[in-house]
Amino acid sequence: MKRTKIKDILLGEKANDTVVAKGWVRTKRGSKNVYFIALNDGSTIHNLQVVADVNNFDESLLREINTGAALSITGRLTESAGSGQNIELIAAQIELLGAADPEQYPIQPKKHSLEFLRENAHLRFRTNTFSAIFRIRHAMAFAIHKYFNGKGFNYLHTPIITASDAEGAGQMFRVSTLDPKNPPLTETGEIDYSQDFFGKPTNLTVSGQLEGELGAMALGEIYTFGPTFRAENSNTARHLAEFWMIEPEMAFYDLKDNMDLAEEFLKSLIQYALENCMDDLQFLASRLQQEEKDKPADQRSMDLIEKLKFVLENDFIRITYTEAIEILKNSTPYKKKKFQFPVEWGIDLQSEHERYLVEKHFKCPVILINYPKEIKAFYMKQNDDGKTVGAMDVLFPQIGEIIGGSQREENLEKLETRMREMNIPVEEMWWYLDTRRFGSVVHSGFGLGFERFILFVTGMGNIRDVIPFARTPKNAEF
RNA sequence: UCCCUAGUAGCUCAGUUGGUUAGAGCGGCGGACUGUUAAUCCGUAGGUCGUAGGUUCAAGUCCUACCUGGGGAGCCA
Repeated sequence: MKRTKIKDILLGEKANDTVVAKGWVRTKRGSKNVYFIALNDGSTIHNLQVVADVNNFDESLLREINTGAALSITGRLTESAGSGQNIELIAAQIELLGAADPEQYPIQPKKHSLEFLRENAHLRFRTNTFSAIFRIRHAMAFAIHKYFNGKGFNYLHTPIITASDAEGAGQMFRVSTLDPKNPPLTETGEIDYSQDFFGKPTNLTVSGQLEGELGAMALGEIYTFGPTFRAENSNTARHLAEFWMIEPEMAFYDLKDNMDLAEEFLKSLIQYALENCMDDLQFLASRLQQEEKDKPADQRSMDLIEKLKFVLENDFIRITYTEAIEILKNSTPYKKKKFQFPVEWGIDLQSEHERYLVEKHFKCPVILINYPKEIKAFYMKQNDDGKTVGAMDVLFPQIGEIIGGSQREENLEKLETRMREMNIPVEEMWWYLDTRRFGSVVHSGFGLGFERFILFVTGMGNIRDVIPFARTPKNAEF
């Protein structure tokens, strides 16, 4: 007989049917006459209550039904005699698919710390919290493709291995097949990369943007969605060495079009989550509430689902960098010298400044545009004022920068000049510059940190908890 | 990488100004009881106190280094 997923069983349409359910035991409550088994198969946050009459089963089998064990249960669905669930499965046959020694199985039917579960990342999928997170993560990945596909964007697979070190987005991981103990050397004693696999030094990508632009300049609109690698020694709850990034790149889009897309895109994802992940969101929301109930009322954050609806229903605030500096200079913390870092036109905004704008001043997602050119990348559109570039950062409460993007400089001369000023090797970038040489057009794009977005949707606080197996400095377990 | 902080039983933590045989709750195991809801009740086992040095008559407790986790900062998505 074919297995029925617990999600489908709980819909309640199969009352009185005989079904086969397979899954893992969450808890078991036993007594002399009857056992109650909470069975979960990952298809939903909810468990199926299995009722087993002790007299119908071998004692040795019942002893093996422990938290973590895998079971296949055949039985009849009935209306539940107890409260707490509508439907339950009266077991006729129980097959032990895989035992789990209760003395050794680390996941107990109790609340574990996120730190402990992080160290048991291979088993944390079996908890309510993490199964909810990763179902939502999947839904968001799917919604991203759905959104872009619906708008006629092409999913472009930009390379993971790149020989370009000019992206300027941080330290890179080397990729090499040379013998690290005994690499071939040139006459001058340098490592001879001409003998390496690609005949030159190569790295893992820090961004698919430059290649993405090449695609956009023919296909019109593209997006990438793939792994990204940064070898920065970043030890924060917002950084990973290996993370997933979504990078749309659009021909004929100016900065305003870019902002409109970013806002519509984020809102469409949130809407998809609200429409398709309500069970999991509700679980995470109540979990957050539990966690925060000890905090003083003014420090508690907004209910997760309220927060998502708020972002969905309100326009993002759009201001220029220059306006942001003005607001900060007129702010109470500035006047009371509460900011640790100076506020001056030309400096990059610090976390404390971004948080003030988003969490205190506007209490809303904010899009900051037109940053000083000195603090932004070479490829950004140079504005007519000669001082700023058409950059765009989307700032979210708690998370900070969730999107970084810009209109791109399409003028060959201006771009080359800027590259020389910033010591970017112009000759090596001939392929990038060819797009400006031949049929150059206004275009724009941005990068969305997938995990940072998942942090926001799930309400989690640490980025290591929204990726299955986190890669961070000194940690590549699993 | 910098600042702060923590590392004691499988998990979450307590351990007083350094002073005999290191405690609790949960989980495990044994039993009792019950259409139960992370059940309840009784009993029981379980710890080279992160690692390596040092101070001291005496170190879980003090000092140093290192490792790992957490909070904050920088870099950024």
